[in-house]
Amino acid sequence: MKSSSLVSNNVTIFEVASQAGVSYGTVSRVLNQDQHVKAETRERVMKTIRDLGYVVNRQARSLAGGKTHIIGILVPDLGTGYIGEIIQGINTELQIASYDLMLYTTHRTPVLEADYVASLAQGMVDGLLLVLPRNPEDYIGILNSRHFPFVLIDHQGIGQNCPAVGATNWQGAYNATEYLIQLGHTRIGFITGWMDLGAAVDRLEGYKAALWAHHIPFTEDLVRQSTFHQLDGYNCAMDLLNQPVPPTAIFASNDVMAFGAMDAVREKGQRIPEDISIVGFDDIPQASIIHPALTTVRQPLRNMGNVATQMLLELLKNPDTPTKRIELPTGLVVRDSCQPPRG
Amino acid sequence: MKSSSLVSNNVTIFEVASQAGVSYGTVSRVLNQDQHVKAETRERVMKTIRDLGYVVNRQARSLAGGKTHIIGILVPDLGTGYIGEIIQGINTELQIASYDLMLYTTHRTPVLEADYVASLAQGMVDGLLLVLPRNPEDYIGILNSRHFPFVLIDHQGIGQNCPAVGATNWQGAYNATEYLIQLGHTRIGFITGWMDLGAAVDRLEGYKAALWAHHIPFTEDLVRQSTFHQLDGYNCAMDLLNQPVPPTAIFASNDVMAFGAMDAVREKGQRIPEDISIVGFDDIPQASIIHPALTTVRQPLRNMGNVATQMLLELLKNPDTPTKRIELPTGLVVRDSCQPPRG
DNA sequence: TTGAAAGCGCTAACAA
DNA sequence: TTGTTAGCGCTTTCAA
Repeated sequence: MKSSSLVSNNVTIFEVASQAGVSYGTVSRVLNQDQHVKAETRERVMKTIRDLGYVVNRQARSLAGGKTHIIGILVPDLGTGYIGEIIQGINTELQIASYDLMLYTTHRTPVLEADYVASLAQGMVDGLLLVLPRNPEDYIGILNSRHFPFVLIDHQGIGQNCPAVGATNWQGAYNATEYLIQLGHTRIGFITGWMDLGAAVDRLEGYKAALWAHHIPFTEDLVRQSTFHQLDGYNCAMDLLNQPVPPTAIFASNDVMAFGAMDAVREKGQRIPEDISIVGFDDIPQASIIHPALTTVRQPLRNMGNVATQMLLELLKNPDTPTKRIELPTGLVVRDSCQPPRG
Repeated sequence: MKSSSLVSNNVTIFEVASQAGVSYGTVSRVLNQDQHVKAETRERVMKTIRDLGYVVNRQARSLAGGKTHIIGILVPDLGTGYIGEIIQGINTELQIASYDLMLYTTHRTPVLEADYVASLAQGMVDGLLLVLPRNPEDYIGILNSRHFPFVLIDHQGIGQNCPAVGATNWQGAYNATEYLIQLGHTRIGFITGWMDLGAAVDRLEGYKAALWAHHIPFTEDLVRQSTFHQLDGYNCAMDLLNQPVPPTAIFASNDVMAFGAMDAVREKGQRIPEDISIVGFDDIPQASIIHPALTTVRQPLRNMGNVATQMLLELLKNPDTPTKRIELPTGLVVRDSCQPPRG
């Protein structure tokens, strides 16, 4: 028999106690590494636990003790790999701390986000990681007033004073734009993200700032409002390319929109990067796989997951940890989708 | 105030009962849609619940009632989008049935898989969805003997008699190979998956069968054993291409290895599909994004998630449902990575 | 139709 | 160092 821990069903602390000839309080002490147990007794109890294949019932434990050792994570969806990377980062930290992970996809039911949060905060999880929350204002105030621990990931809400980790979106956009300018581009199209998100605003501002710094006039004609989705990226790029004087480069606010833009360029019979340069944002796994490999602004997604989780675990240990927002650095990843403009 | 459900902390069934002027048993009845409550009383209790912002404590409920309304899902990792698709399918069904999802990544701790399963089965979740399990034999027997409900996803274990959903791997590989043959290819390289997995074996067999059916001799020289990873796909493809008489087409057992193969072809200075045709398997989201778009065998990943979840929920409702294995159809998706061989 | 009360399996405070 | 016991918040009999 390889592992005895699965052998029997419904072994409780009572069976263990009677088998080992102790009270069940003592078994509980052994389980919780309480020092006040004679080494010999501990030994005997542990052996019984192994023999019987006892496994604690976490429902009962948390009912009695108040902690579930589960972290809830709310994500909008799992589509692009963007979220997957963040989850990997979270998961790594959680495993180290031996917490479990409860995953909630708000994808299909944005309206229910607040209700999810309600039920989760009600004893289901010890803390919450909110990835790209849609309308955090709906519940953050209440979470705060309950002193329920949570950390926001990748939501640069303006003026909100709560624990959060994000990335230097402004700087990333600035650098990417500057890179295109230094290649010689002056007509640089920009496709925004969903402007409700602070990150999208920051990226646009970084773009504007770089133009300004290099004395290139900003014009709305080169900017298209979009939604972070591939198809919209395609449409916006089409629109940009159909102008009388089209841009020589397009900077999309995320990678999947950049993929959409690439589709548009090809459909117009043009080549990347010979005719049009393309830059994305995020550096999701696909970015390096696609051909030509996409030059993009790297977001430290995995690391954002790590850091956010560490913050949350710290908050769990010490609820009075002062609130902080962490911005992790982005970096330009130069690949094959850009070159100087023709002529 | 938008939602009152988050307003107060720790409202229990007791407060609701005293506020509404009933016993807490009655509140419980209302909560559980018990018919034996006067409409008027029900009304009053429901109003109180709303007013107080009461939310049930699921830990307590499951301790008392035995059900958690949580489904556990074990996945190897979240890297490629492959798993993400399956999870989306699972999640959709779970939301409909209002079950919660507990996600376990066995990625970094394959050894612990059996222990996870132990703790989960011990009251933490009502049922288990095992995606691409590594060594199911370690615990499946025990799960079975405990009558703990579970469904395997995408594991074509040989001779195992347990609930499972998979895809028609043999047929998919057969069709893809036949497609290449009909284009005129006769030297078709094949890169296998991790041969511990039944799916990988089936794909290889499908390939062989198609060759056989078209009177093309099978030779080991054109087959490379691999692991489902991109880098190994690259290496195997390199190896294949470096042969004295290289293949004119390469069929990889999954998409990410096909991506690796594409890298190898390019590194050899050859073009796809002009010089070498490439076929993958899975049809993960990246397959259509990459350039040239990958011709591949579509696995109905999302649908596999749906179906598996439905099976599990059925099993939960009626534990005596006869065990069945479902094979969902694969389909060839023709894109731009193949053409007839040169000359 | 409702109330009362016995657990579910465990933690933690209190006694011994 | 160990035993005893009061809950944790709820479901579910059993009575009324």
